[in-house]
Amino acid sequence: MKHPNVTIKILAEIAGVSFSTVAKALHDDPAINIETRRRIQKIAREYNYRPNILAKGLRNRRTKSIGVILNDLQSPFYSEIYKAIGDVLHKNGYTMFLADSKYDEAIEKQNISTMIGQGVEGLIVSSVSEDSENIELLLQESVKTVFIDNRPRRDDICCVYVDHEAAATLAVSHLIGAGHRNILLLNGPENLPSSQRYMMGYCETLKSNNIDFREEFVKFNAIDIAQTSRLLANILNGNDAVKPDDFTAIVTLSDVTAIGVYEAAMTYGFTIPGTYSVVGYDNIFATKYLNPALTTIHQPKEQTGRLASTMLLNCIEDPDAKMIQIILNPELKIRASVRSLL
Amino acid sequence: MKHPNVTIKILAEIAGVSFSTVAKALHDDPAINIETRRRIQKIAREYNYRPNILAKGLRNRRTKSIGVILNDLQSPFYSEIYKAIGDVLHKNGYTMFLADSKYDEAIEKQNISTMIGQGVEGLIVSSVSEDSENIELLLQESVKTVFIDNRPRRDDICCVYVDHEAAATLAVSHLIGAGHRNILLLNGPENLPSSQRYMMGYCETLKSNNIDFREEFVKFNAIDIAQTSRLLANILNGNDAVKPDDFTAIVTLSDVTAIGVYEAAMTYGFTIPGTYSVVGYDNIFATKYLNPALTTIHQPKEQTGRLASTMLLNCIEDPDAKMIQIILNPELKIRASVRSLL
DNA sequence: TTGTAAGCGTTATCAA
DNA sequence: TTGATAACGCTTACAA
Repeated sequence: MKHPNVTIKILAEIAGVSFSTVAKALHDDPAINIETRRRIQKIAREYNYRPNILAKGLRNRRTKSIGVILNDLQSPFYSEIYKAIGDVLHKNGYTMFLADSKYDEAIEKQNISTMIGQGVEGLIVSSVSEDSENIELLLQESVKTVFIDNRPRRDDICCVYVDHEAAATLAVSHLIGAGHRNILLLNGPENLPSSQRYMMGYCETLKSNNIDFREEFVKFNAIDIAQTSRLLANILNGNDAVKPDDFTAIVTLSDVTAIGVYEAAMTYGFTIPGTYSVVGYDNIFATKYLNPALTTIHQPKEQTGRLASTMLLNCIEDPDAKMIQIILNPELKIRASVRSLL
Repeated sequence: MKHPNVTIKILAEIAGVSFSTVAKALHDDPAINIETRRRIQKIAREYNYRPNILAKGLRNRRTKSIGVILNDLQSPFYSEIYKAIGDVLHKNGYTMFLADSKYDEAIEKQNISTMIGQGVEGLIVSSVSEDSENIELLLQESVKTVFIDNRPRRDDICCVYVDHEAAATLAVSHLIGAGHRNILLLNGPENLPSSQRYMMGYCETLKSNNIDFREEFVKFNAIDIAQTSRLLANILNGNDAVKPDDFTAIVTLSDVTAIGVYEAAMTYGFTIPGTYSVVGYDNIFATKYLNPALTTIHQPKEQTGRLASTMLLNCIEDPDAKMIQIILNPELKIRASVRSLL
């Protein structure tokens, strides 16, 4: 038996009462006779009545949905984050729109726009750029937003992020401690906030260890296995300002990039950590099982997702909740991809 | 400058025309004077007008959103699938709700219910069970649905899936070809359709090779690294019907489970493929870089996502599109986790 | 060429 | 205790 579009109106007809009585009964309004209430509720159940969120939302401007906009849905780094977000939302009766900005500001803008159009009550965004007009857009529209993975250049905004500078310091210090002085930085896209922070940490750590910064040692590139491998191929072939013997170690903005180095190692026949030592970033689950196990900087991803979504729901439910900025700490995981030169 | 809730009504006031004129102008209705149209459109842009999808949806029962319900958002297997889904949807102007059923039928039901309530125009579901009442629910509500990763027990339904029996056959045959005869199956949850299919393939392949099926060789378990490792610990400790020397090889329903075997190897000190040979399933990106590289059965995940979403949009846009069932082929990837006993 | 009015499914206010 | 009515923002006949 099919019941297309059961509405309170239809229930009203069936129950032989007015539709507003049905509405009240369904809200268990004590104004309605207890028996009528029960009777109507029973009918509603029988006919599998489900309130139309669109109508509801139109009326109360509440949709019980929030939007999550990230830069790469496929990355295990982000998966772990929105897994946690999804859990928190589900527990609180919210649904989640998910969109992929592919590290592209224009797509990000579109995504924000679409989500607002969908009537989301809030947004969790891992922003492509630190001072893009997209952030302005969000503020203008006064959409509750929590930024993750970086901190916008203003402090009237909620965010949860890991201190990328500290992470870079951890990574680079570890390498320097093992005797490395020529360290290649395989960074993310240049405009990416985390790329910028990470590079700052990289530079500072070199400086405080009296190692000269060499601009050509920083490579901005997509966070992608194949592209990273290609970039290394270029260096190995001598087609880059950096020559194969110029460096002994590599730090990467992401474990995925680090895996790109592993791919290159397999393809072009160098060894890790024999030829190059590698330190990743994120500590995605697979890194522990790589060959060799990847030394990396851990980010508390699950915690990031949990905090961000909890914070967002707080903001939504309590309109004058104050803006909070949470900074989480990275953590060095020493495994087997760094060789000691000492 | 903040423009809260710019509606056609407000635009109408500003433009000094009636709100329906605005509505038509925004739809570029030729009935409206070209100049008025341009003028109104310009104002709309200036005021950053964005139509309210809720109102729109309420009116036309179109929300331009679809729901994706999967069993584990964090699994790289699924990530690759919904990455592809997201791309197709985005290209076609749709948004995606995403929900995690955690291999639990009750949660799945809730998710379906919430999504329908949200007014999705269609659903892509990787169902927890093959003949759950949830599927009935979907048909009853006549929600356009494409099932992935398995085929419901009825053929009036769209689906895209990989032939899991064939996959199991590929895996088990490969092991038998290498001289293994005692093969442990680390399966997924018992009610999971893919678990059932996979086991069928496992059984048949044993049979056609004249190897006796031993029930205790099939372990149903969550698809989870830690739990898999614990299960193996149990066997290694002699606390299971299966003893450590009873088998020489392991096939798993998922690469994640296979990684659980790697975890156990690290923790309890056995070697792969020395002690046990392992064949995974899915070919998630990391398997290639594991230590040792995992021999596994490839599933075309990106293709699955692409086909499923394209098919769904077809169904939505053409109400009498016919139900299509697509079966994709698995493919053996030989790497280094199987030892030849010959 | 533009405006009026009804309706989508709710909620909420007020009247009966 | 129940019912009528308006409103949320939009689309779309139909009237002017």
